Amino acid sequence: MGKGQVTKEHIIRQSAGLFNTKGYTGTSLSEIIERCNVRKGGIYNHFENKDEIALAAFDYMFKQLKVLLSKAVTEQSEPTEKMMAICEAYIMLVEQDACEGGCPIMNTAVENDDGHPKLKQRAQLAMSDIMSGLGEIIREGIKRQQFRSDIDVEEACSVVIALIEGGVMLSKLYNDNKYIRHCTNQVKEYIHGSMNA
Amino acid sequence: MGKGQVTKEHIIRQSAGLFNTKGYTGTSLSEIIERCNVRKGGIYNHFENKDEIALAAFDYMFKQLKVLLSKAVTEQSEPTEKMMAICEAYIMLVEQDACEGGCPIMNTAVENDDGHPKLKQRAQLAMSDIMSGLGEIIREGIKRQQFRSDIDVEEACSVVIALIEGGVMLSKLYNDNKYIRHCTNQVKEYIHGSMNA
DNA sequence: CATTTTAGATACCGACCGGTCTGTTTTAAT
DNA sequence: ATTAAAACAGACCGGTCGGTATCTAAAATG
Repeated sequence: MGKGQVTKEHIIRQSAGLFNTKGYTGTSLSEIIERCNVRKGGIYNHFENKDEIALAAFDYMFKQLKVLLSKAVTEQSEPTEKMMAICEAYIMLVEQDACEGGCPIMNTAVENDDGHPKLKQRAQLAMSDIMSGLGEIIREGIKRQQFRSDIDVEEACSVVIALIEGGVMLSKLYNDNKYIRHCTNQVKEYIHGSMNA
Repeated sequence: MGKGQVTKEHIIRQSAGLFNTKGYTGTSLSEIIERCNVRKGGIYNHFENKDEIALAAFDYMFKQLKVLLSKAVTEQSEPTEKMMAICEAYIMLVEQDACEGGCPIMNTAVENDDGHPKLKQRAQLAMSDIMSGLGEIIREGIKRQQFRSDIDVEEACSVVIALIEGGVMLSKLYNDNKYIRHCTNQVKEYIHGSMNA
């Protein structure tokens, strides 16, 4: 990997933390410059404009999140355990700042609801990716006759994601992990309630 | 009400929509000026600085939300009905843009996680207000022996709020009301599961 | 080792930011 | 009707924004 590529990824990693905490408009080039210890020429040699940095930063953060989730999921074999592992991963995300600034999907979704269509689209695609992964797990659970066959997979996905993201939001708002824990406990209850007798 | 007060409230109402959609840093004075059709002197005659506008705007939006919720709640007599009325109110908020830009608490909580302590504190207080209202309803349900007496009120509040806010986030992200509906349906299920037999 | 390419520092740009100040108009009380 | 005060317009301020152009230093290539 050439030196330029190293610098580029350094900029992406560092700015990703900024964008994910302060948002697109809330993050200025001078902050990126300061944090990366790079001058303007060092940035614009690798990126066309601020947008391109922000998009690369989101992609990076989302990849981090996916790695976290994938690892958690593949370590388990049973669908129910996989789902709980996802919950645990999100607890880690809140408690140990695995993604600086919290869940990049929710942050991007809320902050760029209006305003930055490309970022919003990224958030949509990312969320769809997560939800389809979750859907696969649920479907597998149904196939293995662990989950009831009459559950609406899409609805179940929405509920689980909402509980988790809502819990993340509350825990970050109050700087108190109990909320995400309450919510993931409820996910567990929900799964239990969706299981065959 | 003097003319000045009319202008001031006009500025608050209009800028509240801007701040709630685009966030604090994403909203500029020139946008406020344009939308309110007022010049700079007309704004700074009533407000000390941008902060003060943003805080007043949040307070206004939160009041709007509270009115919506209070109306929904007082129209019902039974705790279970009150809780469902809250869900319906949030569906309205998403579907009919009762608060331009979505739930002001979540927006403010996510956008100003770091960065603007006063706004974050406002979001905390607002959320606590909503949650304590919800807690009262649940406690009343327990007292009337409709809800099981062993449910953890605080946990139940977290779960219901997370479901609703998570649903709002998803529906706004995809511009599709089905998500908030799925989530409020789940609130209903959750309530049902918490009832005495 | 020479040369060419790449990386990066620096100075600079116009636009816009939030905010101030002064002057004029409008309002409301006398 | 007079006048004091409130409301507002508009010019102006320093600073910062995102972005560009130029020039030097460092790598990669032969």
